[in-house]
Amino acid sequence: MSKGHATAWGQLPLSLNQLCLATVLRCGQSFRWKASGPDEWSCGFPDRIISLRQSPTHLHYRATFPSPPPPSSKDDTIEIVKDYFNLSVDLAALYEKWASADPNFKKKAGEFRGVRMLRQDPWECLIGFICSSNNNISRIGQMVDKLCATYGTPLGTITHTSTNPLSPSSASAENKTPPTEVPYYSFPKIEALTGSDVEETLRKLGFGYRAKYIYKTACMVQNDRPKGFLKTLRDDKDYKEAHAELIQFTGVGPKVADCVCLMSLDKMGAVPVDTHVWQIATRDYKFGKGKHRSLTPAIYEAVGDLFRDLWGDAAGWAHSVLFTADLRTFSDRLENTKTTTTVNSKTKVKIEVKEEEVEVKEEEEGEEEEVKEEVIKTVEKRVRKRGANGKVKAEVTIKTEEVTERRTRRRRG
DNA sequence: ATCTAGCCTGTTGG
DNA sequence: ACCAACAGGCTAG
Repeated sequence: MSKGHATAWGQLPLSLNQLCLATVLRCGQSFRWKASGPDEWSCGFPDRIISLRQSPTHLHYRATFPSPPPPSSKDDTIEIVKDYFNLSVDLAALYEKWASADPNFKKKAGEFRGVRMLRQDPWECLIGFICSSNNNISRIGQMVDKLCATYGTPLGTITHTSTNPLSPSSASAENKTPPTEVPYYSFPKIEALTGSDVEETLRKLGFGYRAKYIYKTACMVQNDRPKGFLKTLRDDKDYKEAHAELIQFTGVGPKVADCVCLMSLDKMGAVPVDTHVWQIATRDYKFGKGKHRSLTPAIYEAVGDLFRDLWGDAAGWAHSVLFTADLRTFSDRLENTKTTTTVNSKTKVKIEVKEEEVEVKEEEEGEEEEVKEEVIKTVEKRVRKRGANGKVKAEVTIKTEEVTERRTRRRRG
């Protein structure tokens, strides 16, 4: 059990169409949730650790407090959870709307249900996305962990039990990883990041040039803004106003500002345009027809407008579904790829079956064009797993892929 | 208005 | 195993 004072598990009814925990907590909105067990996730909040599990019908939650609560106090964790996951928004209804307006959304959404926007703390969101510049999700998570461990408040530990399914090579017999006690921390308060040593410390921790951005932004929020400034961007300002305020901070450009607007300030129409969204716009929606070389502010806004015209007021929420579908982490769910998971008592085998696919890309007339043909051949292999008694336990077909790529550059016109 | 180089460094794919 | 190139950009010029 965890050191700390854990409450009993509570639950609230919730369908997978409203929330898919394993997707939402890994798609790069928040960088702090850890897998604390098989299908269990934990994260430090200001005064407690919250742990979550999900069944097809319910979301299960419990809190672990650093010190025992007074006997009469009632646990308000459910309120925090409802707020954090924006549960007053009916996501399934929105999916219906987006799917009827956009065939491409309809096609992708099937494998990515329950992708909703979190309603995070604006300060945490701001710092998290300053870390995200020119960076990958895995490293951002590690950086935010270090930030919390260095400048946050200890909240106790959570017992982590083995999370990843045993890899086929080491799947034999008894190699369970033993449970470990993992410390959790709150996210640092604003004041904690205004110390004169902060930039240097963060550089030593591997934050690179982002160390200065974090320190300077903390100082600006703390010293040059009224108390509670970021929350007023949520309550008193519209999207454009909030965005304009956010890009005043060092290390915050249009993209980071849109992330903060969308994920913490209730601005559902904010569409952060990063390399993924740019890819989606040009590849799937033929934006600009290959004309643009770089993402200027004007083009940045035009991409957002494209999606706002298509999906409406909550375009930022819709964008997140397609963004998530574009992440490599979830590439096993792509439509031309079917995955089967075979489970017996000791082994989990994941098999990817990729269907044959021939893709020809063409760009517009008059320009130099690159024609890329990607041919994926699949080779079948049948594998039988037998138990000690020789009885067949499982039979699977594994298809491995051979990819050949042909590139030709030529001029037309 | 628009473009470019430079920035830090862990992860990832060849 | 190693080594580039990339990664959910921003700033200054």
